Amino acid sequence: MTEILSPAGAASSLLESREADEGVSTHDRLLASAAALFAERGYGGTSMADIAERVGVRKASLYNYYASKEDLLMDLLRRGMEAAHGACLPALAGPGSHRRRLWDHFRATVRFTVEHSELVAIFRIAATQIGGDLGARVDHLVSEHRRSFRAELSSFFLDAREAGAVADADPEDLSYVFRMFTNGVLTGHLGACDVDERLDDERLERVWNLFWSGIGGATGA
Amino acid sequence: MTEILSPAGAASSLLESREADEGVSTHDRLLASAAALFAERGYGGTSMADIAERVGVRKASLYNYYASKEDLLMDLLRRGMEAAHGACLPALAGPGSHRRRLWDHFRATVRFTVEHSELVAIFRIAATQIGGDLGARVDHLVSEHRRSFRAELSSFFLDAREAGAVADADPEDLSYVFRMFTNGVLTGHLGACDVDERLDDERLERVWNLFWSGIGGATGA
DNA sequence: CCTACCGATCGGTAGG
DNA sequence: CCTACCGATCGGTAGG
Repeated sequence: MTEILSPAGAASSLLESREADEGVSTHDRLLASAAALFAERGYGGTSMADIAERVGVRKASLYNYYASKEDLLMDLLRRGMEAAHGACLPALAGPGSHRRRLWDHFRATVRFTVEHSELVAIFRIAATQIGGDLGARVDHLVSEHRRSFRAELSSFFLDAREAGAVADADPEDLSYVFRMFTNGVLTGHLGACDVDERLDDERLERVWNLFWSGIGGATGA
Repeated sequence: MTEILSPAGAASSLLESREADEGVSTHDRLLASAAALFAERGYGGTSMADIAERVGVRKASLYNYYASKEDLLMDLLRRGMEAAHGACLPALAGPGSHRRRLWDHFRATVRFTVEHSELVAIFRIAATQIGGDLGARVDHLVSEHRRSFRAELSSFFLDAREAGAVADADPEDLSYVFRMFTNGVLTGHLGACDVDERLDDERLERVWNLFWSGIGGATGA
């Protein structure tokens, strides 16, 4: 988790491992702590003092890294989105069949969420729960990221449709159905503490194939 | 919106329409205002003073209706869940075919979300973003509601599977795929300010049929 | 990275 | 439903 949030260019594990906590820099711990707390309690529900306590420094020290709580959130979002982009999108452009590439992309997206659920939780908080001036800054960043994500998927489905690799439907509808299913699986994972909602690899593939073929089965064709 | 949040047994529109704002009782306006603000800014991001200002009274007056901000949230959740239950579940037990009943249920669920998006936003906030003692109270309420919702769907899919009305798969997997798709559509609606993400009735039905038959179409059978 | 502190606002109460 | 007020905590700063 911490590594994807590391400040750019840092080689902390080699150079500073002796003095810092477990070799993780304060900035890394700040990012990880803020991500976890924002995800748990929301942005408004988390104070800078809460974050400082988890990092293990005094509140005033956080202001050496960010000029404000708002800047901290924005940096967290920017890093998280870049990481999500890099982890999920490449699979779409792979060498296999359309069906295989979409499955690889779906699996990568679910895995990213399982491993970095705090980040995905923050994306959601940011997209819906922040108003005022900060809300406008966040909206700009989020919508930019979402646009590039959707564009990639739209062109994938346009291509798949022409190749006859998917159902005979409007590519935008295909893209929408896929995105909403993925969206639901990720959202479901975030709120899932239940045992029966666990997503091991076997069940994920079974459920994906069921989604691909349709829950209506032969009756729906 | 206000009517589903009205205090039980109130006949406000007939008896008090002369003096209160547009005939809506203060309690009604309190519930509606709190719902809108919690949905917009999150629970921690909304103060009692914010709510009072929208209602049009002083902060202290809110404490005539609820002993605490936590109690206000709990009451809001309870009312909202009962409303969602009543609006979405009956369709599942209707007289038509399994496919028709599931579509009616899906459409009712989407409509409820479109009309009461603040409530659905609060369900999500409550499920993921509140910790501590309040978090435990909320979890208890939410998981109770979710359990009855899932039980209803599980038995529907068990029944549908036996009748050969759905794909030949584990009813729990069928239920999961359906719930996650629905989940995604609702979540998508909450964050959607975009034009291309609008859900008119035609598109909803088109997209639903595509989901039912599978985006893989003939290639996936 | 710390101690010490700022004005503003938090949820909530007293008393009417 | 109001005015007036409580101690605690908020985001942030000064100065080292």
